[in-house]
Amino acid sequence: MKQISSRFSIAVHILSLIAVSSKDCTGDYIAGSVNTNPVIIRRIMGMLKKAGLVDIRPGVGGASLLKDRDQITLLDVYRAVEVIEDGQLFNFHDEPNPECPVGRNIEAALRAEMKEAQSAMEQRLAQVNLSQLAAQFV
Amino acid sequence: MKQISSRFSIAVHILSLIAVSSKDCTGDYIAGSVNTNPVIIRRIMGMLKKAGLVDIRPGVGGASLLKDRDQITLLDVYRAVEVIEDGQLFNFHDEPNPECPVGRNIEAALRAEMKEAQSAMEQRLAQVNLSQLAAQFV
DNA sequence: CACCGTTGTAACCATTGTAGTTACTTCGAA
DNA sequence: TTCGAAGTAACTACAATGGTTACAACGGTG
Repeated sequence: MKQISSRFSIAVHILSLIAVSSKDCTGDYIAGSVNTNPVIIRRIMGMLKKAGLVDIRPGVGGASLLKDRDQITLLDVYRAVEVIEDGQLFNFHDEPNPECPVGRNIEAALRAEMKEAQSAMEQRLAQVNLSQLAAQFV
Repeated sequence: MKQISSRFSIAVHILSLIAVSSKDCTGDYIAGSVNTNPVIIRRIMGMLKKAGLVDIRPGVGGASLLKDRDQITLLDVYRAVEVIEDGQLFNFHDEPNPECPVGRNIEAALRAEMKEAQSAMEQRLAQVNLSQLAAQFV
């Protein structure tokens, strides 16, 4: 199956680095810790910036958190990098046959359940913030 | 973002059809209700068969449930068609730098949270069975 | 001002998962 | 034996992903 993109884990890695590190976190430095290409880091940091989670200093370099460590949850990070409409984690097949009672009615029923399941996952992500996560490895 | 495959919604559609319908459900008939190619249906039904959810009669045609309607949950269906290892809904980026304290320790901490989030979603799916779903459109 | 490291992007590529299609074989009852 | 159905292999088109190169824009420092 297609997994949820590693953008999420990389984003959490980036934010953890910024939160923990005292030195200036440049894209290249972060790329070294994540072990990937600096452009990947810049792309993801751009998303985090757009989401209002970090401030990035162009030219001089370096980034800092715009919220307190315990005000940034994994759900915030997830939402910042997994650009996903509304409640669309699950894909629903297109246009079931309206002539069939099942085809006509299953979409509403199943979509509701999908939304609940997605919500359950997201609420679990919302329970953990950067502080709690960082506490496990400082 | 890449969504969870429509195999899941199609599989639920298929099972609902079999559960509700009195007539023989052939692949072509189901394909008509789902509104897709019969081969897609056969592929997914093969997964459902392998998971022990349905019995398919080759040659003569038609399928039937191998469990009671209220013994088949959405999680069972999900597991049958989303061939996903263990608890790997989330992808974790490869080999963070072990030289860095964050890179060295974030994987275990984050993987644990990912697993919890995935589990929360799956437990929600486990709460709904085919009977409950079908009750919404019979 | 010129330099230089950093950020911000655009463009491109290889890989992979998905959905669909055609074509063919195998099955099993009439 | 026939015929409709299941089972599958092979192929295509498309999109997301992760990575790479290249280059422009930024902003302190000498």
